[in-house]
Amino acid sequence: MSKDKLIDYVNKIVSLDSNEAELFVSYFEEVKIKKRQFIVQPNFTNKHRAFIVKGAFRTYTITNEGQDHTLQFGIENWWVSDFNSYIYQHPATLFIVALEDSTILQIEYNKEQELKKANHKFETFFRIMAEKGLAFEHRRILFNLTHSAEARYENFLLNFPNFVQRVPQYALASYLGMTTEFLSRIRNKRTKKS
Amino acid sequence: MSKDKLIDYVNKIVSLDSNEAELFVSYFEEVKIKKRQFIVQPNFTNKHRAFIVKGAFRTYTITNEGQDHTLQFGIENWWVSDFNSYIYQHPATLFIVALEDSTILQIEYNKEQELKKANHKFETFFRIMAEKGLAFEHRRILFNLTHSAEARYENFLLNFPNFVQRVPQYALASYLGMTTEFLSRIRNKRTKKS
DNA sequence: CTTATTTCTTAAACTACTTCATATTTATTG
DNA sequence: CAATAAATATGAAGTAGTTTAAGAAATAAG
Repeated sequence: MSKDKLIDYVNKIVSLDSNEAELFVSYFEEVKIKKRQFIVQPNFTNKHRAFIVKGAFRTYTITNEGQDHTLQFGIENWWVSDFNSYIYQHPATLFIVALEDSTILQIEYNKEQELKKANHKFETFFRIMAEKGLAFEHRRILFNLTHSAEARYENFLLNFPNFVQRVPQYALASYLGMTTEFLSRIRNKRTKKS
Repeated sequence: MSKDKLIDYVNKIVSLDSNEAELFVSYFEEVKIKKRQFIVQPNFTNKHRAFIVKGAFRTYTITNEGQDHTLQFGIENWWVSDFNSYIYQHPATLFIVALEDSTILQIEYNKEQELKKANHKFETFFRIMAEKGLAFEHRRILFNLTHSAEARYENFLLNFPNFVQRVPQYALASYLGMTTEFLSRIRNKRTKKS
């Protein structure tokens, strides 16, 4: 059952007994999302945080000039939300779209607050998630500051080989902070080399 | 007393009664740091998280090519650490240096774990801190992806006017992802305009 | 207060990456 | 399984930002 995946995930961060695990997942609702369907859109408040059971998502924005920029990708066992919209319960600025037919487990904002109150361990779980997320983004910012477009791509290949086949190139380029044309060149240069 | 500043800070996030507030700050130790002194250096594990009572700090790295890149600045009421080093208790990759004579309140890693166990509210406090930090870095990454060097500088002026006078230009440039020469040009162009 | 060191400025040459335009391949849909 | 749309590739021209270098201004140290 798909809730077992979530339990496994949580258990790797804080160990729960079976009652606690049951309670935790009871706050989540399973939803199927079709490819190209949006789960978050600008101006609508992001009311849920979602755990990806199956599938892939992309979180991005579109500038006034029409340029598309990706903040995050997510696949199985990752979480997705417009985090700023979700935690502050303000209108979203981002789109979140399914890149494949997907299944998520989502929790509503107020339910999450209840859950955290209900058990210290659940609070700890969300604290550790946020801390790991923050540490990750620190590494990303530093890497982006210190490396060329080509090095950023190489680094992505190294760290997320399983994402590469599943996300469109233009989206990956915009995640890495370059144009799709330039990424195409980098890839072409690489394949010629090897 | 300087611990009152920390209590005020914490109280804005989770409301504590006076016993709780006392307990919280009792885990912290006040330390004076001279300008140019380092509180974190690469290869040494960052054992403390520090709340800045007075002064200013810069968190940065130096690449193999000798280039200096700033991850963060902190002034009064901000926290500083090499977050990746601190939460995983791995060797640091960053330098943290005092930009002014400063006073910090620092907590040791294991003490922080005790503190979070001791009271659900303290756990909540650190959870909210991490979440706000993560939300902030999301905004930063997106802004960096979507804006020119000049726009990034303008945005910094707007959001952190009080930082600008206190951080050296080369450090600000490296935070914003440009060279100090280019920032100098941007500034010069601006002052001519107005 | 004088000297040494660090930071900031300015200009010219350079380059990593973008933009634009068009062709090609791959995916989607009736 | 055609037909159409979307994504990728490739080349040529352009530009935002870097590099190098050298002087000016500000800060720190003796």
